[in-house]
Amino acid sequence: MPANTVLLVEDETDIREMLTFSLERAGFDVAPAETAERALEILDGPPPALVIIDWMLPGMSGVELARRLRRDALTRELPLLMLTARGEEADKLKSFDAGIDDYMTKPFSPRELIARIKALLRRSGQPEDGVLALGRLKLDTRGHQVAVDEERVPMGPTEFRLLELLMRNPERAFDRGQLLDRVWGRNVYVEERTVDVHVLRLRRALSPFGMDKTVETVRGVGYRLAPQVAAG
Amino acid sequence: MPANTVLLVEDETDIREMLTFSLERAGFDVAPAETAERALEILDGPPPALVIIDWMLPGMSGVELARRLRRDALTRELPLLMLTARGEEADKLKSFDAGIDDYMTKPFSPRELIARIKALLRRSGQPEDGVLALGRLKLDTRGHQVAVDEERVPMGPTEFRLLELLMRNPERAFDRGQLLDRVWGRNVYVEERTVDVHVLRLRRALSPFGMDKTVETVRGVGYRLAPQVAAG
DNA sequence: CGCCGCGATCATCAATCTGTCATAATCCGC
DNA sequence: GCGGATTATGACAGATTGATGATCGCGGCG
Repeated sequence: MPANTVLLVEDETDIREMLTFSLERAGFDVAPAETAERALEILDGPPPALVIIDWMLPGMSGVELARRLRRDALTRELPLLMLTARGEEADKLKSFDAGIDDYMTKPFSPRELIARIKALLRRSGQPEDGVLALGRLKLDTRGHQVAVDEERVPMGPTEFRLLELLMRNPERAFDRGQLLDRVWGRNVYVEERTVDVHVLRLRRALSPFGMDKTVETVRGVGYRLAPQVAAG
Repeated sequence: MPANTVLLVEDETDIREMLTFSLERAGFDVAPAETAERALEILDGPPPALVIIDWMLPGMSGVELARRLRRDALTRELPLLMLTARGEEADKLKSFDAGIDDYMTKPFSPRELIARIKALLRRSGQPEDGVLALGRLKLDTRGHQVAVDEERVPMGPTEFRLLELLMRNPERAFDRGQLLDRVWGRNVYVEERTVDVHVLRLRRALSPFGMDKTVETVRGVGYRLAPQVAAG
C-alpha cells in the first residue's frame, strides 16, 4: 500500500519467489498471487503501484486478467507488465491489445525487469534511441550527452531530459504542467515554477555556445524550442 | 567467459571436441555446452563473443535456442552461427528467420569455420586479431592485457572486462544495471554500488598513464568512455 | 594453517543537483 | 506610463549521487 507495492501474479513457485526476492531487494513491497482470481481479491484492497502478470496462469489466463483490469475504472490506470515465455508477434500484439504497457520474455534478468519496472513507473514515454540532431545541436540519448558543433555541453540530468523532450517535439510548445508530467513524471508533486528554474539552467548551459535563445518562452503558455533551431 | 569466448552448443561429443580443439587452436576460448538448456545457463554469466549452435539438439532445438537469444535484450546482439547437417533452402531460410547471422552445413572444414567466425566477428565490429584499440589504449582480448602506448597496464579481471565492454561500445553510456548484467552476468546479485568501486579501480589502474579521465561518470545514469578517447 | 589476491560491502566525505523563495525584469492592455 | 500578471534570476538548504578508503570473506597456495 505505500504505493510502492507490486502485485505479482505468477503461478510457478520458483519464479515467483525469485521475483519476489529481486523486487524486495529493489525496494518494492510485493503482493504475490498464484492465480488471477487471487489477484483480483488483492485488488479489492489498496491498489498497488504496478501489476506483473504471467501470461500463462491456471484458471483465468493472464491476458484475461489484464483485460479485466482495463475494464475496471479503479484499475484501468495501473501499469501492467506481462511475463511471457513465448515471443511470437501475434502474442505480443494481443498482449498490447489487452492494454499491456510492457512485457518481458523468459528467461530474463531480474535486473532488467527492475529497470523496466522503474521505467514504467516513471512513465518515460518515448523509446530510447540514437542521436537527435537539430541544427548545430546534437543530443545523444544512448551516450547521454549533448553537443553543439561536436563540442560537449555539460548539463544536469533534468536539463538533459527537458532538452530531449523539446528536441523530440520541435515546433511544439509545452505548458508547465505538460513539462512536469513528461520530464519529471506524473504523480510527482513539484511546484510549476520549478520548470522556470530548469529552463533557466538549460539556457545557461547552452549560452556559452551562443545558443541561449534555443529555448523560447511562450508567454502565458510555457516553453518551446526556437523555430529556427527546430527548422535547422 | 571473457569476451574472446565462443559458446559452442553441440550435442555430438566428437564434433564438439573437434571444434573445441580447432577453435582453441585459433586463439579462442571455448565454452562447450551439450544442450540448449546448458547454453542458457552459461549465458547467465558474462556473455561470449559469438555463439555456435548445432541445428539438431536433444530437448530444445537449435532454432528455438536461436529464437530465444534473439528475444532477450542481453543476447540479441550476439553473432550467431548455425551448424546443420541438412542443406535444404527451406531450412536455411527458417534459420535466418530465427536471426542467424551465418550457417554451415556438415561436413565442413574447421578452417572454413574459423574463417567464417572471423568474418562474423569482423562484421559485428570486433577485431579478428583480438586487439581493441582506441587512441593510445590497446586491449588484447586473447592475452587479457591492456596497454597504453605499448606499455602494460596491470589490472584485475573484473576491471579488464569492464574496460572491454566500454571499449566495444564507445560513445555509449551504461547504467549500473547494464554493467552488472554484461560484465558480471545476469542473475548475479551484486550491489549496484559495487560497480563504482570497480570503476574506481579501473581509473586507478589507468591513472599512471594519465588516462584516468578515460572512464567518465554520467551523473544520474552510470558510466561511459570519454568521447575524446572514443574518437581517437 | 596463515598469507595473498580479488571482489563485494559499508561508512563517510565530497560534489552536484533540486525544489523553493524572494526579488528584479518584462510584458501587456489601458 | 501604470498596475497586474508572468517570467527571469540569484541564493539556499536539503537531498542525491558518486568517490574513496577500510573491512570482511573466500578460495588458492605454499
